[in-house]
Amino acid sequence: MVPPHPPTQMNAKINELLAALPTAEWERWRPKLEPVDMQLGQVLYESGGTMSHVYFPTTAIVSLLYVMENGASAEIAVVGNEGLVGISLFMGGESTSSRAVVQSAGDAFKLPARCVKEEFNRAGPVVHLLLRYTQALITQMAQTAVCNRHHTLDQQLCRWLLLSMDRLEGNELVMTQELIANMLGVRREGVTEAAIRLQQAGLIRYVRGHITVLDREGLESRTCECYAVVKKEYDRLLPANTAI
Amino acid sequence: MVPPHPPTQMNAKINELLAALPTAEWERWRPKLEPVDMQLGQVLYESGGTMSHVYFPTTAIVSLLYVMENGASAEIAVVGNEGLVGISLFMGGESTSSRAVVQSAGDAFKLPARCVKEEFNRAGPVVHLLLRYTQALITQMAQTAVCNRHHTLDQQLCRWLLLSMDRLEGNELVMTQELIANMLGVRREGVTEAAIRLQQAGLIRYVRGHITVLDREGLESRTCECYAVVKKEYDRLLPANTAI
DNA sequence: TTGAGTTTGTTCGTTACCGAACATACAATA
DNA sequence: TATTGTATGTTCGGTAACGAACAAACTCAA
Repeated sequence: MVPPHPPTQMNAKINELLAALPTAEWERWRPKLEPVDMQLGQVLYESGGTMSHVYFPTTAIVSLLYVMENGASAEIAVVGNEGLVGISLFMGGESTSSRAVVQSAGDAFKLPARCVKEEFNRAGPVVHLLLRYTQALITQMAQTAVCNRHHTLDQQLCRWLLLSMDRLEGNELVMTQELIANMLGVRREGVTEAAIRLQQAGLIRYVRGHITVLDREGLESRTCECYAVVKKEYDRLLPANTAI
Repeated sequence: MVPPHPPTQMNAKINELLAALPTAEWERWRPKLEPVDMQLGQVLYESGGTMSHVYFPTTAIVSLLYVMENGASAEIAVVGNEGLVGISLFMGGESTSSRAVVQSAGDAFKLPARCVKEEFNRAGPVVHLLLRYTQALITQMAQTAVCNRHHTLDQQLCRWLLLSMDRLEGNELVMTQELIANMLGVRREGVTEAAIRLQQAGLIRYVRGHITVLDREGLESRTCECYAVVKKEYDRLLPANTAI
């Protein structure tokens, strides 16, 4: 199950951070990496809880979302095979005030918290890799804040679909409007109306929990600048473009 | 101008990160630290620009804000004497997609980028200190995203005032409603109306660019949970509570 | 195949904020 | 003291999203 060789970027659905590990670090982590199957809705971390592992998604997508006292929620950021879940373990805080939920079922590797911390104490090259990823994640959070302030639900839905598609194989997403509404922090009815508009424009097709993106460029032209800003920053900071 | 001794937490208006430095690290940085005077509105970093220094505010407050293509803006986070401006220098990205603007005039120390990077390469204890600070900043950004989504302008204004007061001596803030509107990413008229409500409730007094907080507890009871969440996380993660 | 549960669609009144235009008040200084 | 600029206050119509209640369509299991 665990990739047998120092992985390369050839295999699109390996986790990109793992793929970027230098051989020595990869060999150190390899025996500790454990593949896990992630179910839709599964909670990886609860707000304020302690974290025993970090997760490196391969085909799964994980949402970081904050749940308020009254139960309302909002997505802070989304993590796919380009990243990892559990940055607070190496940032030093041990816990976060957000919750990590599986947004799209799939696979991941988990690694004991101790391994990541040791790597940070060793101050190896992996530190720089993980910190660059963290900065990309920060950009995504910041842009989410801006987008929540200034852009319409239609634009935000497009952004959200695009961010999800970037982290998935194919062009279909398994997700009810109810769940999307939880992620975006809006009413379910609002998502219904926005989805109808996108469907009428021929950009997506929607059938009971299955969204198919028909016209990706159409979504890109209808969304706000936030999507492009985040994507550009990920491209700038992450492995494909960075000699480690 | 530069504090002559390894600083302690005794002096409230020293920068708290500098104050938490172990003696060896402090001695290494001391000759490179340069005091700077920060003017209201001064731009420390432009979005996408390169950063030559990091800044440790003492009495100044700095806003991190994102400016959109159409000129609209929104504050992502605020930094006072509890933190530093320029995390992307040690996170590895060199630049950010946000702008750093002086929100309240005052003093700071600046330190050449090279010094911080060397400290990271040395993998000393300062790394952990700065990463914990970064995690606190991340919490603030995430909470800003949530607050923008779910809370009223009145609540957000209260939150903003409280965050500012926490970073200032005294209870007066020099700031026009126009500037507050830019920070919060709302119309100036909206701030006027909210400020009038707070004034009628006896919580603040407002005179042409000078806000005086009369009833801090009143603000706390009127704001949303976001303020407390952020404050609690800063208290948990930052020097006062953490042996380095 | 009937019925229960889930998902999506529709409607209606309400609200918070927007955009614009304008009025007032204060401050600086000529 | 008059003038100019800046900061704040007021109003009005418009709109995106909300809360609530309900209808329709689909799915699955009894």
